[in-house]
Amino acid sequence: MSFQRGLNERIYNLVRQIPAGRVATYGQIAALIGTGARQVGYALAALPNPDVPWHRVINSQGKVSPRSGGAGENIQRALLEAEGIRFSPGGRVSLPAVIWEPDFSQFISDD
DNA sequence: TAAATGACTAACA
DNA sequence: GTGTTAGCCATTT
Repeated sequence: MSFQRGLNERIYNLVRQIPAGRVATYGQIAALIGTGARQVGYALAALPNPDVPWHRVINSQGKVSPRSGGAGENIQRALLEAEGIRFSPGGRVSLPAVIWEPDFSQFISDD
């Protein structure tokens, strides 16, 4: 636990807002926070909180990012399928169909 | 302090 | 469509 909380907190907070049946890309989250895409994956890798739907975060190719061991990848796909996300024969998802668009209303004053 | 690592992305051949 | 190169930035050694 040598990481400071702050950057991670923002990542977790954002990932936590991804609704079931939707996914977000590392780059998307990274862009919203203002950091590198790798940091998103790194933060999720060190995820100490199971309350964060890390499985809803995939890469820009619409596929689950392969990580060390290859395990977990299967878990992530299973979790996504359980939420109603359909995978193509190539193990891909239709990004435009399942991509999550952040709710900007929380940043915009009620006007 | 510097170099290596990593659940990424975009650009190019 | 695939393979390579470079950019990215916090964590780890």
